Amino acid sequence: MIYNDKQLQIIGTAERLFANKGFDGTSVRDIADEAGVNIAMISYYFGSKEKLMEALFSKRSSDINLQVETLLHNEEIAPLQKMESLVDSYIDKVMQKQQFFKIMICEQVINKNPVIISLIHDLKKKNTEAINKLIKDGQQKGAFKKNIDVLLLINTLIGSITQMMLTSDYYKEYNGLQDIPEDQFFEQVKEKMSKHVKFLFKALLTYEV
Amino acid sequence: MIYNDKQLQIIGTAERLFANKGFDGTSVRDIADEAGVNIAMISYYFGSKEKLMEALFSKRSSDINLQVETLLHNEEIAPLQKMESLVDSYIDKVMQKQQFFKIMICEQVINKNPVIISLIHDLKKKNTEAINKLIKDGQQKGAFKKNIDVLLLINTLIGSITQMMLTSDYYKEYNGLQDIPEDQFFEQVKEKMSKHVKFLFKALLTYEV
Amino acid sequence: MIYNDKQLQIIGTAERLFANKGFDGTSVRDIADEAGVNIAMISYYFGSKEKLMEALFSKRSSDINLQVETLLHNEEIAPLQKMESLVDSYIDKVMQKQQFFKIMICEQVINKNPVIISLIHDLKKKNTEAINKLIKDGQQKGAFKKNIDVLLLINTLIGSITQMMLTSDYYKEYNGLQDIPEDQFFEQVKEKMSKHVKFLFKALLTYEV
Amino acid sequence: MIYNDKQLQIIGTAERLFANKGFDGTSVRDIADEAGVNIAMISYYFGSKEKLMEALFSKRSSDINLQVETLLHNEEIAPLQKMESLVDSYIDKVMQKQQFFKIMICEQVINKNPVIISLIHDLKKKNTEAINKLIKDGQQKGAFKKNIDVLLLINTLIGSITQMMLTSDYYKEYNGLQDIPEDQFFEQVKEKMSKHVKFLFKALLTYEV
DNA sequence: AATGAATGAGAGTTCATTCAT
DNA sequence: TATGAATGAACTCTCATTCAT
Repeated sequence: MIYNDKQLQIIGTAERLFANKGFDGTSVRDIADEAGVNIAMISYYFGSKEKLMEALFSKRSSDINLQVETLLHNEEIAPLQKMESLVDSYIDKVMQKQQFFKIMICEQVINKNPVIISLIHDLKKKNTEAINKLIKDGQQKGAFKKNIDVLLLINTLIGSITQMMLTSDYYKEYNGLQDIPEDQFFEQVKEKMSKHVKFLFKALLTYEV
Repeated sequence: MIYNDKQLQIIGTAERLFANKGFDGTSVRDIADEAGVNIAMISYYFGSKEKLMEALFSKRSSDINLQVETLLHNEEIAPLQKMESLVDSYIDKVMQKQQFFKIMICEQVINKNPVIISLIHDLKKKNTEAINKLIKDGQQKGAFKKNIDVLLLINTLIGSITQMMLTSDYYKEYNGLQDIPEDQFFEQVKEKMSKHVKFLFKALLTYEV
Repeated sequence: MIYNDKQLQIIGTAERLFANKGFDGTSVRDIADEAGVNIAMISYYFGSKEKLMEALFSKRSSDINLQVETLLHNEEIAPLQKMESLVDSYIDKVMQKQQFFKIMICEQVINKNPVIISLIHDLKKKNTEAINKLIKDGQQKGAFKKNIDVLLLINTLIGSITQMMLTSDYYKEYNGLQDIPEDQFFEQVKEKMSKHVKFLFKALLTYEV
Repeated sequence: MIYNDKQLQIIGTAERLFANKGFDGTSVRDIADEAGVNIAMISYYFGSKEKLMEALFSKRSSDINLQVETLLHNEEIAPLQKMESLVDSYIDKVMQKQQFFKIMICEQVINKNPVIISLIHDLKKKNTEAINKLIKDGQQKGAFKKNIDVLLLINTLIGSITQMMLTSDYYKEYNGLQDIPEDQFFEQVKEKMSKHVKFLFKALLTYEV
């Protein structure tokens, strides 16, 4: 699906508003006003508010295809390093696309729109498969232990990152970082999260119970 | 604050609907209908839809005071065991009060109502302090390593559990558990999560990098 | 009709609120709250909000029976002086019972409640008759001219006073009296109005065209 | 501000209903129904019921700019005649726009909406200034006495006319005019009022006390 | 292709009143 | 006698969507 400039502008505005006010808390008037387009354009271009959400979701989902392929076939990189590289990739993705992930979280909770549910399901499936390949690869090479529950691994990965995202205000306050610039804070958090999750992954992938 | 039966019924219904359809996706008419009360009762008892949310949040928050005190002062229990006991307690809490936690997640994303924000903040503060005590205690006794980031620890704890909650449908499908009874599934998940998080905690608390 | 203390309190509060916010702009809850009584008491004591208005109107109307009788039969007082005395009496009445007159003005405009309309009608009739007597008396004694239109006379009397009441804020500002105490302002206005209306009455009653 | 036909229709209907039932006694449904438009149109066109009132008030206010200018600069007309011409102009205005004046009276009593208050204030200011010019002119030419209180003059003018408006039913009954056609009654009242107020003005402007 | 005008449906809230106690 | 609890009805306003142009 290819969108013109106005459609992309609408999608971008909708993403921001859905992320900050929720789907039901955002009116098409809000979106139209902030996007600087006529109200009727949303229905005209996307059919309905709901279909706009689906378009936005579909678009952003397709942007999040992990570049796991190159990693997988590069035999020179050690399995754990591959996985660590993947972890950084995830952290980057979530931090860069916070708004989309916020929307995704709420949609998972509310669980109403079957199209969205299906898209999320596909996303999860791809993630699971990609990481499963890495795990299998590592296990074959003897770098990873047996009996790794990939879903628990992913849960901890995604859960830790999104939880940080949800509690960043509290994190800032607790660490006295209220006044540092946002981008600087981002870098700091990413650094911390990276070390933290890599440590967890190393444990989950290599330490025997 | 003490509520009568009808108020509790309204709160309970509101909790379920807010969790499943979101705050803005739930109308007071929905709540009134499902609770079997007159629509005017919501304003009559709580003042407004927003204040009903606050009442519900306030009530459930006060219910989630962790019984960490008894753990803390029992000198016979080893620090790691104390922490593991706490982990189980958290998992129980979240699994039992899934609806409330779903609401809390969305409220953190949307971040609109200052009263709710404040209540969530308080909840986090209490959690942080309680776990910090346990960590300090364990460090003094030499059971835990130095340089433990308590917020990252909690993020991983809460994040892993809530992520499991959000993805339980996918988890079921992936593990072919679609057809087992809900309570049985719960037990299985709790068991898994317990082992998983305890393993993570042991690593975070005791393994040097 | 005799009212107990609580009923009188309700009537007093209702009068103030009806005067300041209008009948339809005042809720029975407002009245009950400000009067410090239970909401149900208004219906209980008066039957309805409308009947409360009628009770209030009826009560205040009966309070406004002019003491014209003594004037009429005092043969020692000259007709013009009698009339001037009556003018002062009216000015006093209106200024003292401003709230009631405000209500009466609005009720005349809205013209909805037949009971109120009837009470206002009676009030006007009594006024007309009383002043007519004075006029006839003055004419018989040769003090007043013939062909006096009593209704125009009364209109100018009442109209001038109530108009002053309605525009007192503007009058204050125009004359730089914003900061003087309210009672002092009242006295000043009454003095001015008295002279002004007496002058008009003298003209209307004695000057030939 | 320019309004289209539907907006003017709404304003016209609102004026009639506000005048007859008061602002709070008129629902937007009433207005929409009687104007034959969809209920949502009121908010759509004017923003809110309150803003509709302001629009109506603003529109009618701007219509009431007295044509005093031509009078002022015509040196051939004697001051008293100028003033009498102005009196007739006022009487015409109020009688023609009775509904608006009824609304204005109630708004002055209730005194709630600051926009309306401000518009009324402006109207009064313009009136005062216009009449003040005429008075000064007449005084310079020796036609009017000194020490004329312009506000009392206006109060009596406006007060007498509006009072007549409020009591026209009683006036009809008293004079046995219940059955004559409305327009004929209007003419009769205007004629009477004109003579009456001109007489008052002549006294106020020329007779020494 | 694009949009201003318009609308039925439904939102949250307040209303005057009733009723069991 | 007096009232807290409760309610159906009505309130104003916003909603997503449609339609003629």
